[in-house]
Amino acid sequence: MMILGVVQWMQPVHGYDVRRELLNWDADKWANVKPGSIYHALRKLTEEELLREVATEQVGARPARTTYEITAKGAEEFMTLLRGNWWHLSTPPDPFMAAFSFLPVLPRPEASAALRSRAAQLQAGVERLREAQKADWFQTKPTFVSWMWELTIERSEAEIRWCERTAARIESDEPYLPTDDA
Amino acid sequence: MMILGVVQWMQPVHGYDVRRELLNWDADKWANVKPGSIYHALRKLTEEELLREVATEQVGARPARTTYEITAKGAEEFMTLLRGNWWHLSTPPDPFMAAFSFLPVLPRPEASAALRSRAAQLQAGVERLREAQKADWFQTKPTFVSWMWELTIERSEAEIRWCERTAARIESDEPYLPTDDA
DNA sequence: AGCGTAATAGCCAAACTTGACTGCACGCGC
DNA sequence: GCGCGTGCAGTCAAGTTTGGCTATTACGCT
Repeated sequence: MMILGVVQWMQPVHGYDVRRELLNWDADKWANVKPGSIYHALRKLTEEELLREVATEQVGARPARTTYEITAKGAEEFMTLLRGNWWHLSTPPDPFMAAFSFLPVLPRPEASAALRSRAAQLQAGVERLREAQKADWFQTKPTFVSWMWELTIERSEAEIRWCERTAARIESDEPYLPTDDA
Repeated sequence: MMILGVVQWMQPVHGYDVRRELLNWDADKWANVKPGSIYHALRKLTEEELLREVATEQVGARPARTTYEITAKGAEEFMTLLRGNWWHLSTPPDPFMAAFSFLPVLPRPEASAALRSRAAQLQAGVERLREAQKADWFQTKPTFVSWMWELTIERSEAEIRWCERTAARIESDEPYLPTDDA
């Protein structure tokens, strides 16, 4: 629940602002914060007294929007959460690993083709990021965003190499099971 | 729902077997299949007619165990799911990315220390895997398990390099915001 | 023989996420 | 002057995941 972080960073804010900011960061892709979750989270955090409602204003006949700010307890909790994720490494679930563990179920040609396709997709992602880093609008963004992207790029590149190598192994009919020629 | 896969691979099985096998693969760490999910999933899949109950036997006064096997429809669905995860790459949520995006909130010394610690933890993980690959019991396992671990290792190594580099940047007081010395 | 601990087998209520949906206002082309 | 698409602001029900709980048996150690 790093929604706390955004609230702290932009307070006071209302739900829609948080949503826009997070979508702007593509946070729906790499954090588990899709638009639907936000309002629920805000209410739950308020209940836990980590946030506090500040006001409820109305513009025209549109839905009222409630603005929130963080409480002292919330700031503390946020720091704890944040430190937790900085210091402890966690292994997020990776559907591809899951799929790969069933390798023998697929015909070899399909498996290697899929790996090469995966490599290509990763490559495309890398190039998009590289492009974006050069773009004008990017220069106004904090520098460390660039550092973040570098991590993504380097992880991807490692994976691309692995994909190619593994595809080659599959194509060359390396056996899946150990040949016990003892 | 790659529980289908395990059931197909070991049928007929009962819930506890699936659980043991998955824990054996450390699947609770990289797939979203923790023990509690299994029985619920089995029932749900049975309801959808992707699985079929085979028998319910009882040993002593212990809880009865129900064994399942996969149906034709289930096998088909499994293939679809499997292909989906082989061909489409997905970006699983990464709590570290989330945490890193709040970099400026932490004091610089702590941030760089955390990064170095992270690198060390990754390194330890890599060494454990390397060790395991050499162990005796490992030689009986399918070869492609080794390939899977290589992916983990290479991803980790890329990340280690990034951690060190980024830690150095933070220590050398590189600014977080663009200095517009235009 | 006695006792603590681990393994067996499974259930459940609560929490979390999510995609889809609602209704209003505003600017724009025709 | 009139539809109409788009942005705003948020709700909701439904589906998933999960941590923790129960109760019995087997086993190792003293």
